[in-house]
Amino acid sequence: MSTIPERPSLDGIEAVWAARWDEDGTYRFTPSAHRDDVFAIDTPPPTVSGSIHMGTIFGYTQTDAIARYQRMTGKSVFYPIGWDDNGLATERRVQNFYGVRCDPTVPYDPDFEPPAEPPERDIPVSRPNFIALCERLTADDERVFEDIFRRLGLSVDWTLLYTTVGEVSRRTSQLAFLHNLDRGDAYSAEAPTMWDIDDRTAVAQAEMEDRERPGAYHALAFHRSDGSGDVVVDTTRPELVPSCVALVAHPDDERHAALVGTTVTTPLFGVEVPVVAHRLAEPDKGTGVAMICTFGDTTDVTWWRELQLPTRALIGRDGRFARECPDWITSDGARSAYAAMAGGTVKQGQRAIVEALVASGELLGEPRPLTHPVKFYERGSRPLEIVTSRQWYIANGGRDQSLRDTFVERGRQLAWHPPHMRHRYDDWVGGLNGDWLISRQRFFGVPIPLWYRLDDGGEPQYDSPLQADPGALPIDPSTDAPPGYDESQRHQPGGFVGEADIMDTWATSSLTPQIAAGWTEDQDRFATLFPMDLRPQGPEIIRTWLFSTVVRAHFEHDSLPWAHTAINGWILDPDRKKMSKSKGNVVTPAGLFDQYGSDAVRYWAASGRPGVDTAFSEDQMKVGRRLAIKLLNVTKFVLGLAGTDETDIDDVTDAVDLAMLARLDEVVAEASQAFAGFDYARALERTETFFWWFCDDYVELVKGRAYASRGEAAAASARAALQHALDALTRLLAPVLPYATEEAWSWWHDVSVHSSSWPVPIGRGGEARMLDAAVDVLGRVRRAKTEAKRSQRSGVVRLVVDAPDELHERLAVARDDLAEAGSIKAIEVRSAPALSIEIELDAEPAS
RNA sequence: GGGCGUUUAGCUCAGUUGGCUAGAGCGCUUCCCUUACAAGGAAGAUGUCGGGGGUUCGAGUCCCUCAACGCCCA
Repeated sequence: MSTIPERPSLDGIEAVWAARWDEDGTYRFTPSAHRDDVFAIDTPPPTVSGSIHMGTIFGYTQTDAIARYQRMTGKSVFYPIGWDDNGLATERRVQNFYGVRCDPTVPYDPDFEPPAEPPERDIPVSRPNFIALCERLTADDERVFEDIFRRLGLSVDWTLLYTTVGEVSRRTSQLAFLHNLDRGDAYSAEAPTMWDIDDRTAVAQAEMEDRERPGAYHALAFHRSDGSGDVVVDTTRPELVPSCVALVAHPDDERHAALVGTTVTTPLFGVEVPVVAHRLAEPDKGTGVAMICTFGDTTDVTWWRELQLPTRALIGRDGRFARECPDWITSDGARSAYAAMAGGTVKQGQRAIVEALVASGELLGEPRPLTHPVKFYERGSRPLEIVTSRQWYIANGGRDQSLRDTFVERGRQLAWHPPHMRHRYDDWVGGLNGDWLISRQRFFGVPIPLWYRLDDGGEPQYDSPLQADPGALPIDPSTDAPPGYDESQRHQPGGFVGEADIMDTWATSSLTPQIAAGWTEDQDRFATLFPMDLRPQGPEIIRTWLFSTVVRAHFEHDSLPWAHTAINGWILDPDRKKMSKSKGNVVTPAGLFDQYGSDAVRYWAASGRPGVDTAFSEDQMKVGRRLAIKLLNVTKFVLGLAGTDETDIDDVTDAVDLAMLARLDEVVAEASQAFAGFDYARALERTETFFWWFCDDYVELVKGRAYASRGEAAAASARAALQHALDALTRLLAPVLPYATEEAWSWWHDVSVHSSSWPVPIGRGGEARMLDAAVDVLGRVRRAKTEAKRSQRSGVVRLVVDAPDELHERLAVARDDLAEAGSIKAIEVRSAPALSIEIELDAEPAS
């Protein structure tokens, strides 16, 4: 117990209590034998990218409030924290921060040290050097994040810390993948894939987004093979003419019916291609005839697959046209046309081909500008290309209707908070158009734990990969040899080659419940934690993180990974725009903590209702700060009267006090119900409203009596009621204001408020509405004094209350308290249909 | 083009099964150094509850429709 300060203050309390909680292990998970006694949270591991976003503060605070409530109800709360350091986001940051780029052909340099300032041109470094830099920078970033999260007062158990590239994560990720492979959920295939030409990696459907981009329709003349004229095709990508494999029209489009089944030759290149019909051709787009190329967009892939067209791909992994002229281009003129674009970028190719088409007269009219949606990698800066490559996939229902139905059903079994967020899941699962691509041609991530046999000719045998020994995980196939082989056989005919790809971040973070709960480390513990209770997260990653976690748990455990998911809203800036780094309207939390205090920032976050977009509001933080200060002050006041020893609730006998306690019971019940349903905002609002009523009205009403103006028994009733209410209010506010409540609580308790029990209604039988009339009258008296420009302390000679008869008894009960609170010498109550007062103030005191 | 959400005071938002004379906080205005609190307290003004139609004794609340904004998907 600490002493009550002369002037209560929030200053400096964060450092004190954060250190104490850590020392005392206040939030340490205590394993429980029974699953029912545990509340397990699958905390989102934030991407540690250097700076922390207010949206993170917002969502994590909301989850923390729920965790604190659950802990106070007696649950053993499993609240881990992880850092998502794995993946391309980290690679990008390392490249920019140090001015390096990973080049696996560069030999390892054990003494490599990046320059102090990033150089103008990126330094190529070996893969091990690059990974070492990734580890170094993420370690720094993680310290910054930890400081902020600790200051925010998250009640996570820091001993449960994991990282998505750490050993446990790698073991979990690799083991789950091998199980997927054994069951047939995972497979590799050589197929056209969305490809980012800057990052040089395949990307998944969930990571793509459409962006409106300017383009232009080019009208190209294809020539009928029978010499009967031209077919005009509008295309935005004329540079793909050398990759053209067919023209396509809609089967119901009568304008082109005669054309289907014939062949045409392509402009410039003179390659003969068929004209085919397919339902995806859009009659009202351009001339209604489209060029099918391998591959310009995802529709091309569909046509290519369904119509079994040949492959004439020319754009390589670097986004450039093949240097060699392909063999399907044969004539000398055609070959020299191709030579003008060979080795060029897509833009250069387009320029070259348009020039040639103008010269040949096969470009009809001027290009017509338009804007149209183009597919981008969500972190990318140039449009995605489609490149054929061997990749690993995990089935997700995108190619299997019954599996898709299974996942929709899983979504129904999950309790969504708020419920309408489920639609986003349903829409996503319903719109999948392929399996989940998990391999990435990158460097910093969990390696795919496989090798391939090399045949006598040195060719890899992809159909029968060599699997790692599950007991040896995690492994790195680029440095470890497969079971039954030794390192000398690497790259040798008859030997093996390691899988070079790593898994995408989501392929590991889809296993956070398994990673955090110790699936590979401690089966008993895992059994008491899984499936978890709650997955809190943002709405934008329902299609990635939430869905992929459901997929992995379904395959591995035939269950949902958690019973509930709570989806938080966006943070909007004051102009109601979504706050995001790309918009440059981001505010960082550290300054806000300094200015308003952590509790105030938390108050703002907890005021945002579940799933509702919320404006960033410093005003709201000021309100939270005021609430926190008020709690300190009223605690000082109540303890000054009632003492720090526990009072006897049986001393509460006055009907005024019992009425307040009855109202408190209602609030406790409402707040509990709201918290149990994950609605921290409603719980806060109800508690706060009562708290201010308690301070402004009840305390003012009973203050005089509590000072023993009317004897010890009357005072004891008020003091016990004040202390009991303060006790409950402090606990009700603890989930949102952990610092202020702990500070105030510490003045009269030895044990943390966060280890204390959640309040329950005490049922002393008071009448909750009893005080309304007296408080109403008190308000009218205050108004009269204010209007007379008198101090609230000024006296009242006589007060006449006109009130309906049914209020008379209630007013009588509170009469003496009212008289003291208003410094009223005489109160008279008369019958009237509605409440009103007549008031006679003391004569102006001589000044 | 489809889906979801939002629309209540100048601003940010409550308003749970239809019963409201529509609330809170911020901001604004006035007053008060009152021994818990001046990083405070007391009080005041402000609304065709997005538009239109319907159900009902009664609609901010239910139904239909339109509009604006946001997000997701195509």
